[in-house]
Amino acid sequence: MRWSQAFIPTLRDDPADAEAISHKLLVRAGFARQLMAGVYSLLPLGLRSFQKVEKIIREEMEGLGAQEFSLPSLHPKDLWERSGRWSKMAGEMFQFEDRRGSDVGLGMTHEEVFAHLAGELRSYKQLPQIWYQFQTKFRDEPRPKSGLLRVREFTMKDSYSLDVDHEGLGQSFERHFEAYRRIFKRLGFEVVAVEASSGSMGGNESIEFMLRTEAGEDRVAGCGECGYAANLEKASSRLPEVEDEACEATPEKFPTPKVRTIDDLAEMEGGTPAERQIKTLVYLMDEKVVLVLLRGDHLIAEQKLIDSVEADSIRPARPEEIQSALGAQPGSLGAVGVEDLFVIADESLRGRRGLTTGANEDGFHLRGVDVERDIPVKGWLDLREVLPGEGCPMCSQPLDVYKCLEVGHIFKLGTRYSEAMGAKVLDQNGKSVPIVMGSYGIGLDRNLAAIVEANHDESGIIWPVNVSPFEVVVTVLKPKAVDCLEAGQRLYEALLGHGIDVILDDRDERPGVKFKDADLIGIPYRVTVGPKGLADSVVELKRRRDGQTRDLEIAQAALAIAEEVLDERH
RNA sequence: CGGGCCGUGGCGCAGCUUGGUAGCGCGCUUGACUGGGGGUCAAGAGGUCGCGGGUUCGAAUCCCGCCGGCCCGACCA
Repeated sequence: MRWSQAFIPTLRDDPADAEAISHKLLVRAGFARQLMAGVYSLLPLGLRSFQKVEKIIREEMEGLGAQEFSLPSLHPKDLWERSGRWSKMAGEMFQFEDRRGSDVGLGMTHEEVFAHLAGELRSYKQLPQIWYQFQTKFRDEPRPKSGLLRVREFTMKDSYSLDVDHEGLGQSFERHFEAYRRIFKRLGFEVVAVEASSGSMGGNESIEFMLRTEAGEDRVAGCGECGYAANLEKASSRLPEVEDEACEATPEKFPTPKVRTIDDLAEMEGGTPAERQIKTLVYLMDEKVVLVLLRGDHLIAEQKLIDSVEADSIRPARPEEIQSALGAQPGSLGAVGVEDLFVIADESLRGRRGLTTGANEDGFHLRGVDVERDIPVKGWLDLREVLPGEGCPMCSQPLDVYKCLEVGHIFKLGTRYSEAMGAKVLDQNGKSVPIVMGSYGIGLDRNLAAIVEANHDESGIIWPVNVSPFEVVVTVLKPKAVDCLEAGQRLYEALLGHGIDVILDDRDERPGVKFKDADLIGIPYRVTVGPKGLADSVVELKRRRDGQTRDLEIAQAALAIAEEVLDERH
């Protein structure tokens, strides 16, 4: 490729509406352009890197013996109704009617369609299978953001394992786990594998692969000691034992005018510290009012609540709903003596006494509450969000909490989809059993951006050789001088001959412009061909990563460069 | 969905308070000088000021409505 003929629209300034580093750099360096919120066009450079990401993932999937498919984006409602996800996903799925009035949706994931195809499997002898595809997914995200990190239309590699039993699933899952580790390593960044919530995918076990970065939207609790790591949506921790003193036989009501929050009550004269208060949250689960109790200084991890109760819809109650259920406003809510509502409490409240909580009467609280004695708790669950410094659930050492970007997610699905779609095989005993499935996803666009998040400096992107749009740029400093241009062209062609992805910067620009562009785009190796070097029959090789430079005899340059580049491909 | 900010040549911005010929930097075109880290000079091209309505002799500017984008939160494989 000759730069003078290429469409590489680099920009001097950061785009005004970009916040994330990968967003700024991918736009500035001419890899991507925004079309609308959460929808991006990939430009030629972007596509080149994208295809290299795709190639790496494909190689690893083929290494698992997986078979590539291509499934449609347009799905019939019927299929999604069978899994129960048509209405469950209604908020996030693009759903509309075709001209005949039939409901169709754009696929946001493909469990349904793959399970439907798996219905043609007849015997355990055909298993295990791993099926995969690269496919455009559509998700009507409530808030797309951060450039390519969170978008509404994107390409995902999704794969699905089909096994006759859970033991087989365990092996398929493990093999995917290892393949994913190799993929991220080849893409050029380190990941942490963390326990995660399975969310609307279902199943009982899932692992997210996380890149540690401030640009991420997830938070992970991790233990530096034993390696435990879990998404805050799932993480648990150990708390120090709390010794409560014995309290009166019955709670005592006392006036708390102007107290609206936990902090207010902690600070008021004769108040109670937050860890001795009970926080009462009101939720509607399938439109039934449920009280959720936590320690005053704890936050709810809503996903943990969603994951641990059987309900299709869960949402916080509105003020008027709270008023009519409890007769008081937030600030004075409590569960003491509440017999007609379902009450769930966080484990950390078990056995606690002498606590303070709202009296369900505006401006009044109760003190001397013994949770198990005074509150009809119907379910004890782990619901609180882990805070930094709390004890690791495995080894009790203090936990760290840090931000992460989810770059891959693998799920043990079980038989949810196969049962819904009727995907069954006969096992060794001639008995019909549902296929046990796993599903495994990597978003390519997001990973492209993740590479940039993990590999850049103040001058621009620093692509790992594996995923760089070009591996080498031959920068001709004085293309108007015939000897310079010809020397550059010969080197360029020699590198092509060695199978190197090389671009010839033959533009009639000043050197600084070309150097800045090469750095911004992040091409790993730059060879400078200029009059000064040519006078001594040398060219200069510069490595983007560390700025290291060395002169090479022009006659040996192509081979030396090719060897170095090839050595870094993996 | 709540809160905040913002839409003016390709990019980044000023102008709006107080209505009166649409401006700056970068980029782009042509030419000259230049040439090892975004150079200089000269001459140019390029704008329905997001859209619609209203007020006014006159609207980028004031008013109303809508659309779009970004950020925070809610939400989210």
